[in-house]
Amino acid sequence: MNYRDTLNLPKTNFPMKANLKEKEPEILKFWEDKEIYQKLNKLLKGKSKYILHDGPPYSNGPIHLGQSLNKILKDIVVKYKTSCGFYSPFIPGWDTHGLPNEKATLETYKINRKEINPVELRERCKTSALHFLEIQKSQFKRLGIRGDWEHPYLTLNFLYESTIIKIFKELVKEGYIYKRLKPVYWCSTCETALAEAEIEYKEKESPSIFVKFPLKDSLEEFFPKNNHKTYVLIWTTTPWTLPGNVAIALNPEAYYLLVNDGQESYILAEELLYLIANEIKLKNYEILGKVKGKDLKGKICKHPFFERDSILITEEYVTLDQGTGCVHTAPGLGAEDYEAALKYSLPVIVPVNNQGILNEEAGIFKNLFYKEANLKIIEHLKESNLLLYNSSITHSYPHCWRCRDPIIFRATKQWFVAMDIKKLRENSLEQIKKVKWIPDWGEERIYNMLQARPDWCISRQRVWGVPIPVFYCKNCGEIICAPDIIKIVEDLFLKEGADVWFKKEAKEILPLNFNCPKCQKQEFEKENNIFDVWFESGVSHEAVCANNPELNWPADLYLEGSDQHRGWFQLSLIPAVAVRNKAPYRAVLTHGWVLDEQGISMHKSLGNVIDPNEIIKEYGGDILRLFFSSVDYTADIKIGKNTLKQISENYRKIRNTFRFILGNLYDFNPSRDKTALLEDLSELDLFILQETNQLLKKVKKAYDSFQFHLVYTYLHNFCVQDLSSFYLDIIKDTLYTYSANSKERKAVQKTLYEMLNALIIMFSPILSFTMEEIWQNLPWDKPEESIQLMPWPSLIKVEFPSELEEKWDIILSLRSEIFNCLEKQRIDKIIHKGAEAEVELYLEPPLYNTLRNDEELLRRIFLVSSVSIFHPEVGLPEGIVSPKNFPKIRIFIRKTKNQKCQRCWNYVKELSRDPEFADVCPHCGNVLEDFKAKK
RNA sequence: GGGCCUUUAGCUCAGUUGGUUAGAGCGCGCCCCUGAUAAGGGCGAGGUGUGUGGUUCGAAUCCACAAAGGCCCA
Repeated sequence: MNYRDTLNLPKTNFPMKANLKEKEPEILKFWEDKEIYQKLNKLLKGKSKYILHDGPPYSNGPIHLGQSLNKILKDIVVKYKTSCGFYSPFIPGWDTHGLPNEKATLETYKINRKEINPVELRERCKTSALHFLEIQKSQFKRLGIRGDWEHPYLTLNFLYESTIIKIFKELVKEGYIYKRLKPVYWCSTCETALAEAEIEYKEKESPSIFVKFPLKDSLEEFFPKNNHKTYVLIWTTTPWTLPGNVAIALNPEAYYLLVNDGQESYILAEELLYLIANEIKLKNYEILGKVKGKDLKGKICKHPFFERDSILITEEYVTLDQGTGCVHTAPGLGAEDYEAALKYSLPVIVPVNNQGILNEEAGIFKNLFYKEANLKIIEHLKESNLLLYNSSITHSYPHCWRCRDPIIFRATKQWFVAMDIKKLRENSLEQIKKVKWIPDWGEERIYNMLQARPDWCISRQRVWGVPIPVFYCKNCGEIICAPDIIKIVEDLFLKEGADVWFKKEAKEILPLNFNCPKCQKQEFEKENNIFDVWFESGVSHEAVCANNPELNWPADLYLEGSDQHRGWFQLSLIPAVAVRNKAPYRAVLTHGWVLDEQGISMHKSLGNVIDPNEIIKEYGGDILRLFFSSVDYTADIKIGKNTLKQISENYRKIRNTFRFILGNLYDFNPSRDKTALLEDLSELDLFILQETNQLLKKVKKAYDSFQFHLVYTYLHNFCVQDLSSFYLDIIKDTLYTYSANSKERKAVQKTLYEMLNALIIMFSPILSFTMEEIWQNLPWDKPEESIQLMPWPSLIKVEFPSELEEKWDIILSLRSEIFNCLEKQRIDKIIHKGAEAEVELYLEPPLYNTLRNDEELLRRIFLVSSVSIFHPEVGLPEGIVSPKNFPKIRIFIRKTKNQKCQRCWNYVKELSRDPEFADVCPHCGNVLEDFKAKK
């Protein structure tokens, strides 16, 4: 007889090979067709909310791994919270406006932005943004991210655009908004401001001149020996900026020398003396003294060609790697110079117009293009004997991305949010403390940044965005920036969107007969600046969380990469504190960056970029999800071939564990077998269920604290150690060889059933696809059509007597020791497998008493032919060993002389007496009788 | 140059308030099984805890400095 056919071997349609590439899209379709997201929200509506507010990615290309990590972490949080019974809708969002899209659109269509109609350009930008949005949407969905993909929030939605205006209005009302000069990159050819992203560095030849600034103040206190005319020596490569000079910056801690060349004396940095002397071929000089930079602070020089002072200031940014250590400072023409001007209340002079032509501020150099001005100024300096040396230099210099011409720095009027009006900064810092930062160092990071940040420049000289709703009187230049006027724009945008600003004239937007409050005239023009995109995304908590009654303000959680401490976290906080005096989030969780296998960040130029879509194609979404769950995301994450291979192996192990459980429940009926079985559970079953309960607690705690890598570790270890190599290995015998409906087998199935229910839900926030696939392969009537609708499992209602805990600790340790001994026997070729071994244990009391009645239990657990327990007094056999850690335990192993049952493959003392089944053990004999009877 | 962070076996992670030979899992090597089978089981080898110095009777754990890497700035 072929006994194999009499066994209850596993049966399941759940395949060993995952084939996620094909399976996952089917599951996605299933979720979509069954409207699982919608059903969940319906189910949980009215329950307490948990709102994770999605930070909007920028829609200008396919997703990258960092975004995959971000959305997967969010998905894990939302799915976990949902299973815990929270109403947790997820509204994905996109940042659709902004420079990158505008720039790409201009490049793609080879558009000259001065020629194209802004409305048309905006139309094209919108098309491009929506195009990439759709690509990203499908890619995010493919990762298994659950959310309201049909109704995402877009910063170009009318309601959103209108909310941007509304918040601006509130800020104006509170007095936070002001306009002032600020240097920006400026292309005089394109006559436009440029953003950082539009700058390209190229080699350029520039003048290199050393200019003498005559000192007006005496330095006798420092250099009593000096009786020569004295100058501060500066070095510059942009002579044309000298008309903007108002100061000379020194390094406060550096030493400055007074150097005399026989006729004149110069102030210059000690460290640079040799370099300068070499450069300008200064040979016979004398050092007349030395002074610290900070001692010279406040001394006054004369401007080299204007009747104006140039004051000596000290700035940390002054370096001593080139020049003279005395830095020509023109606040209207340089960023650092400008910062210094704010600090020292220096005038900001902008002696150059849009075309790069010097204006009246440049006096005699007026009407010269700045390059010509260079020459004239050098000439003028030479004539007035203030030029010490003149040559040229080739250096890396910023150029315009479009026309390739060198750019200049030029201060233009910009709009700002004032950080120190009405204690905005102080209040923001205060609110930060009330937020839970995960990990906690996030608080310090954002605190330091916010503390040191300058006022927020919210204006951009662009088209693709939301316009700043301000008007100017054509007659007197009065700025119309009033809440009631802004409200009109707000309402208009809600109805028609921001495009209307570019379509209509000022008078069409303003109220009928609106007069300039200053001059009473009626001619106005619109502001042509738009908002910084950070201002747009910074008000998402208003536009999304506050506007949507399904959500909450503040949100429960923001979850983004750690770069957002400066970005979204901070720029959301500022408007929220300004308007509501409260942070827009209760908690902020940050994750690190995804790096390549060597720990180097991914760059196109390095060629080490890994495309998430490739990972999905090769491995599947669940592999990527599992990987991201397995790592400590608070630090940076290294990913590469090896890590992915490893996680795939671990995935397979998990999958096979489930497959085994599933396969052995093919004839289990939970509704019929549910309660009756609890009392039939063996001590082993109770033990593993107790372990499962411990696991449930640990995993829940890990999820609650967002430590998904612990969730992963606990679950994986449970599958591998507690199940695969322990419990499942032991119960195979019962499952396969006992009568299908025996209470022992049903008890084991009940145990498997309980564990499966717990495990599948614990895993489902992470392995969403695979758990759904398992759910669909359950061999009984499912309580819900999708695993995603299932609530977090409560603890399994079993009691494992606490007095057994110690005993089971010993059993487990013993098992390990016995396996060790068995291995030695196997190496010595005495046995091939444990089933051929007989184990004798010589135990001292009290252990002897604890285990003496458990020989059969131990035999099963140790997977051997027999276990016999002896008191050591009976005498110890030769060759007995004692484990290192258990000197009171002695183990003796011998090869069994028992006969192998041809059905259950156990080695038994006696085979069946039934002549029909003479080659099987008595137990199998009975099972076979039963089997026969049923047939 | 500044702020914040990371650095424990090839890989991913644990390591309670500083206290005995630093733990898992994977991978690797060897072996067993062939009724989870492109599966399953066992055993084993892997770590000068990034480095240097210090505090301490004692440090992966506290302090300082350094190196490599990351994010954000300058």
